[in-house]
Amino acid sequence: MKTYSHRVNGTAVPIYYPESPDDLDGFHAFLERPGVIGLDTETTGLRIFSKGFLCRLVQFGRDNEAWVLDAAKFAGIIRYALARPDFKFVAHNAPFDLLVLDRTGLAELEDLGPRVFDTYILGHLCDPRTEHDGGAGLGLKPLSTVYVDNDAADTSKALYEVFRREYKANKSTGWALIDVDHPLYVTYAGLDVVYAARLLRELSILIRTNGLSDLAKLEHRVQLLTTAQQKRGLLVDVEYTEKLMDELETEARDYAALAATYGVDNINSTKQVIAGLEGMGEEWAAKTASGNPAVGKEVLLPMADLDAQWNRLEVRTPNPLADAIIRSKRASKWGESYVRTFLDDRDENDRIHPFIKSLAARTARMSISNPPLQQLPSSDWTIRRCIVADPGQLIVSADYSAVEMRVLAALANVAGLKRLIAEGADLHTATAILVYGEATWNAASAKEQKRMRSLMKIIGFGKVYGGGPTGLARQSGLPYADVKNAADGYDSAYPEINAYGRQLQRQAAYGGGAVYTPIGRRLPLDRDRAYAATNYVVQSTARDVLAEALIRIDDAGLSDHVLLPVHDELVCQFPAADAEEGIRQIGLLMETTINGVHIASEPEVYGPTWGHGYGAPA
DNA sequence: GCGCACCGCGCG
DNA sequence: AAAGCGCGCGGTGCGC
Repeated sequence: MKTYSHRVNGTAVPIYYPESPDDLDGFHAFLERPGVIGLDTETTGLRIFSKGFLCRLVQFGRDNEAWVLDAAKFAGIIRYALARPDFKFVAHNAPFDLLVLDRTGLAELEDLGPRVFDTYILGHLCDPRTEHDGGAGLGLKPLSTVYVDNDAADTSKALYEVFRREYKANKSTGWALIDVDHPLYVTYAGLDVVYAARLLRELSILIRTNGLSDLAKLEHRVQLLTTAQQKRGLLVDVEYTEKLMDELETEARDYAALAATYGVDNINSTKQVIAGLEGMGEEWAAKTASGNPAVGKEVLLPMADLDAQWNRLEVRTPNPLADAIIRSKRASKWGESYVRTFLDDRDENDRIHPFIKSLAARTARMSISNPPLQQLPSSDWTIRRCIVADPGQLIVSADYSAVEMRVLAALANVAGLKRLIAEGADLHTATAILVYGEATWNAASAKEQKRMRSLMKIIGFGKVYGGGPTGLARQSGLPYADVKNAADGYDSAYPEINAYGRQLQRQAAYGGGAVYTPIGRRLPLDRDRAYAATNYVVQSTARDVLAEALIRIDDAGLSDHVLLPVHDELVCQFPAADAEEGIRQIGLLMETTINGVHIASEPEVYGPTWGHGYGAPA
């Protein structure tokens, strides 16, 4: 047995590293003590489902003691401890450890998952902001610093230094290379479970006293459902994906070469792009947030004449450099951010297992990474076509119809909107008629009607996002006067929306700078962006609508069909013969009513691939 | 070599 | 009166 020690908030905590079975007596005694046990794993890396992935250490800890077990040497006792139905555990970012333990055969997700608390969830409920956004932070280290020990060790940073110095490795390769009994590795591995155990104690008090216990329970259940989705993963059509990767690489290379003939050797260098375009006599006013000339697509697209800028005054010849930059950047973005990761991240069965954070954004929205499946291009089917249903099944999907507008109507109690929703009207068209008057609408040409509807849609988005006429005009490219006029009409038709925003800001002013959502979630506002209150509450409530739908779907026994949440949509799969009925059922389970407003959903059978929902040829 | 800010761009 | 919101990721450029 090796024994190390580290101070936690003033007291020395022993960290035990047993070397032979004889060393485990103390561990058995440790296990049998009452209370929740801190749990953590150290692994060869972050890609749980890649070839050669191993769990190296499994750590157990309480407030004043940690046990760090070599996962290979002590697999038997680890399995025993994790399978004991009367034991409860606490981990930070539990999905990672649950999937590690499940993948390596040390525990089963379905058995262990319901017995694990996650301090990440509790921390998020207490303050959903990262340190960067002025919050307590959401990592183990920042949370421990705030709630456990002002001098909490940054265990991973210190280890990166050891990786470099002693192993000539970096932060990603070091985890597999460091000796499994390296004293700092073992000490810091043990420290993390002590922090987790103490964090649970401290955060539980805050959760209870702030009335967040039910919400915490719900979030743990939702997290378990998304972790099961991550375990299931999605099947990649490797043959198609490899071919697409080739094509995108070629396209990116060819257009980059074309840009080089105009002196832009590196299309990703904003400096070079600015110099190249200015050298061709281009002039533009758009600036980035920090005041430099912007060369995003809002600048390049009009120059290249790739979009229909129908309000542009001057007729001009397309700029071939701008065109080449756009095309090369797009091909490399699609290739490197999406298609490449499908190939790189897949397991031995050609499945990808994206990391689904069920409680991610400061509004509680979910996020998906590695690969970022919530962000695949939707204008075009080619990327989504890489993802296919399991053999004999079809990809199906149900999404909420204008969920944020409906949530806004419900929360702000907007009489006009509520009436239109109840009537099943097309919201933007009906709003246009309301704002411009029936006579004007009827006298208008089809083109004018389309323009009025589109204005109402833009203003609606502005209401949900908190945008004013200036920004909306800039973003949409429409004349300010038209947008301002439309916004004024909108405000007269639906005065409750602005009143609701003012009410939220008053609440925040007297409520510690935070607003509260109907589910009881606390959303801190930035002092200088109080206008975001409406968006936060609406976005967050729409997220909770989806989260609660996942639970109803699970209660109905249909969870195994859910592949992914995409903010207002659930991507699922069903055996071909049941697809239509299956997604109809899920769509019905998704539907709910808030304050008399029906939150409707639309089911759709896509086909054998995800791309079939976006126009992929049958 | 690494961390970080920034830019740009994909989604809802 | 005016203010769009939330993510993840690849890339550059810079400081350490």
